[in-house]
Amino acid sequence: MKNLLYTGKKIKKTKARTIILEEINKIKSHPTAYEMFEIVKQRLPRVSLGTVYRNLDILSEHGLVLKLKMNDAQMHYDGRTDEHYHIQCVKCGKTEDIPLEMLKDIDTAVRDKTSYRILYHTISFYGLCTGCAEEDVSGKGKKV
Amino acid sequence: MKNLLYTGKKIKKTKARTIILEEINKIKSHPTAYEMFEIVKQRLPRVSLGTVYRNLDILSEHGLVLKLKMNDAQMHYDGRTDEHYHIQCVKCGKTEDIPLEMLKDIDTAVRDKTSYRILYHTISFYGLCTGCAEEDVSGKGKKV
DNA sequence: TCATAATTAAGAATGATTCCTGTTTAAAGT
DNA sequence: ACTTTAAACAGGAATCATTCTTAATTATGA
Ligand SMILES: [Mn+2]
Ligand SMILES: [Mn+2]
Ligand SMILES: [Zn+2]
Ligand SMILES: [Zn+2]
Repeated sequence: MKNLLYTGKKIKKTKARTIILEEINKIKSHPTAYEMFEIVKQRLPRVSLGTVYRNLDILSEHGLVLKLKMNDAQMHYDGRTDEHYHIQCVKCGKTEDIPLEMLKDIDTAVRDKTSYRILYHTISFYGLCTGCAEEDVSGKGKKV
Repeated sequence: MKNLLYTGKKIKKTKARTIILEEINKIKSHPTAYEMFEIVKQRLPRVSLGTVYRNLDILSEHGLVLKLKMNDAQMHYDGRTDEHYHIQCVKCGKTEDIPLEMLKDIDTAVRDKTSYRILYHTISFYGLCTGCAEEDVSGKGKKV
């Protein structure tokens, strides 16, 4: 009963794992595995990208990190683990939390309309962040 | 003014493109590019996978097909082009339409709580289809 | 301290998608 | 119908995020 250090479930507390969890909890952004790799490298220079991928997966399986699929090529990870929704800027890719209460009733609504056993749902919003919306006005017609 | 054949926008009506659109409109499923490739090959045996990818993209840019990102590795395409939500079985990957009215009010709700210019949102449900839910009960503990 | 199962670094492999190149074709004008 | 030409095509190479393999290291619990 020594290693219930993260959750109460059996998970080894390694140097890489600890640093990854500490660092993702420091930031409010939603980094990709590669971005986490760059951050973690500063404290653990010999860490490998594979280790970052593997640990982010393990941590998300244990509910210590969320794994998000948005409309870009890479997965994003989130140290905030309570259910919440996200918005992504279609121009710069910045991903942020949405202060919208969980719509728990829609699972029930859908349950009544399908034969599926609903487990969860995701909602993602897409739009332009303030910075990108401004560029869009001033730079009309330009192709950046 | 001869080739406004699909949308009113300039798009060449080629053999591959026409068959792809016809075939995706025949089915109510949400095929991947490769699944469409297999279907199209039956009518156009020399078609290439690249052509299927390119045309599905072009058709979706023109609003004739929807391109969906669910929680599996491949993109899915949808011949039904009115906005609607989807559910995917977490076990077999089957993707189906949800008979839930569009939640247009949540875009407005989010607009008031963020600085983003909201363009659209996506909602996806995940769960077990009837077949997979049954297996889950009878085959408890088994690893298929 | 010791045994051992989990973890790691490094790099190879995978798989979906996109890109490249030389050839073919659809559409527009004659 | 004939010509022109930009768009589309097939085939295959390239890309890129992610996963896998392997031999060496390390955390844990006895
Ligand atoms: Mn978040
Ligand atoms: Mn659909
Ligand atoms: Zn932006
Ligand atoms: Zn199923």
